[in-house]
Amino acid sequence: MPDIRRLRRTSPRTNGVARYTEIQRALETAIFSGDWPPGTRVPSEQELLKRYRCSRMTVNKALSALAASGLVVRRRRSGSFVAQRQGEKNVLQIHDIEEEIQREGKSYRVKLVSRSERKATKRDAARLDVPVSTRILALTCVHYGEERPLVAEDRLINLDAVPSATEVDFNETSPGNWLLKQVPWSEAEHHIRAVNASEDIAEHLEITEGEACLVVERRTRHGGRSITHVVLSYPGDGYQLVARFSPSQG
Amino acid sequence: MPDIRRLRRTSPRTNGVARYTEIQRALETAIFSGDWPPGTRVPSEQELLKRYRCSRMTVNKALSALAASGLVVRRRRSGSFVAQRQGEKNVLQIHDIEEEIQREGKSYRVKLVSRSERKATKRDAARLDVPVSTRILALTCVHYGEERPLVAEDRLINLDAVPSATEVDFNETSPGNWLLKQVPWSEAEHHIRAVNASEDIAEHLEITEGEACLVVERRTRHGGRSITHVVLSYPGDGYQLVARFSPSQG
DNA sequence: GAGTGGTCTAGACCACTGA
DNA sequence: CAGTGGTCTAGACCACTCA
Repeated sequence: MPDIRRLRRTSPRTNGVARYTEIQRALETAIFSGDWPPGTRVPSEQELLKRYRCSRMTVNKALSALAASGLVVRRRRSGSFVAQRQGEKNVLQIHDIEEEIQREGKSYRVKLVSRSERKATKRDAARLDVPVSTRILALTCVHYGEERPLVAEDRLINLDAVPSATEVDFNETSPGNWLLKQVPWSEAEHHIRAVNASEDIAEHLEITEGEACLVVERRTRHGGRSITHVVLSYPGDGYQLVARFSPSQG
Repeated sequence: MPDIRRLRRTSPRTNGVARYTEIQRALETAIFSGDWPPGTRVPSEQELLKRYRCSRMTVNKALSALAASGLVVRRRRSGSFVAQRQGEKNVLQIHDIEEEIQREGKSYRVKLVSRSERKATKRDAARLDVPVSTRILALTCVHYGEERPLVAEDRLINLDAVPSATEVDFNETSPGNWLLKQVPWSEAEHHIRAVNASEDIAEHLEITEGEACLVVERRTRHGGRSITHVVLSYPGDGYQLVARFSPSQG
């Protein structure tokens, strides 16, 4: 039999926004405005539940969200504090080339320049982070949008991890896109730098040797196992990466 | 008076890990392993609370965390589904130069190359995204670590937003670091590209003209107001950005 | 209409740690 | 020791939407 005290109405939402969202926004506003500089103590859950007349779970959800986004640090016994501002956590999206070109409605084509199935040399092994002699597939190709070269790709694939790669015709599908379907969830680490185009790269991208190129190097793992290593070279004047930081997003 | 039914013991944790974390990890494992490819329906809250013998709030917390990290999409009436893999959300940290150098224990120095207080020209206004004739401060400087030039900085500051900038001696503190303290929480958008070093940049960085440089361009806002715009030029062979993607981190 | 997620409550026990 | 956050429960009402 339900307790009568439990039957009272849930406090109505002010408009369509959840109670905890309301509290979270109020706290964010105080932080972003500078009223509560880093190190300031945020009101405790007890104080907040009194102020907002709601249950502890509700204020806890608001504070937990702020903690998850890195805006506050929570410490037992001491309380919650506005986090020290640290290196901005920017969100950088790196899309698959094929999808990116096709999303813009441009015609896409990939040209396979070279393909070599072999046992990893010392150099290969270091690049891919696998033992020497692991069976690998080495590919170089160029991606075209509207028949103009946009990216040069130099890739190694660990055949122990993805043996079926040997059977794929990479003149038809880009290696990146194919791998994405094979190993849908993986970890990646990117290194981004600028280099002067080598003779090879210049030829592939139809630019002059020495022109600045943006180079994105990516190593992909899945469950601790190295899947692939790729070096993507973009002509400097034709591509840029965009990274965003918004404190409310963490 | 407490209800006797409420007094029974909380189900003991398996080790030190929270119940909802345990559930979350189990679901993540199924997703990362490929057992549940994108589009697969995740068990409903009802199914999970039966399987794990816990309350709905607990499984809800696990599922909400997965949704927040982008790993699953939740839809009313339909259920929760493994998300389609999209452009990887990489986390890219861009630190303040001064802090970054000092964190490595290197000696830091900034040299102010030029300083100009003026009304925004058309070009300034476009860069900073403010109306023409807004009062601005234009700075160019070079940052040194161990007395070697590491970065060239070209910055505009909106004096309407940060009037006290006029009184600062930027030979002593880097503009970026100072602004960080003035406007602790702000939004930033970065564009990253590669360019061949101009004559000026080459001179500042003590490199040869035409050498590839990594250029990070950042526009910072606070509450919709443009604060500053900065172009940072790094010698291509001396710097690289690192971005990480890890699906469990979202 | 019924199943699903979204939110909320009023408690409860616990671990941790600063005063 | 007492305050704080961390977690959990057994309900409840609601909105949405698919079948």
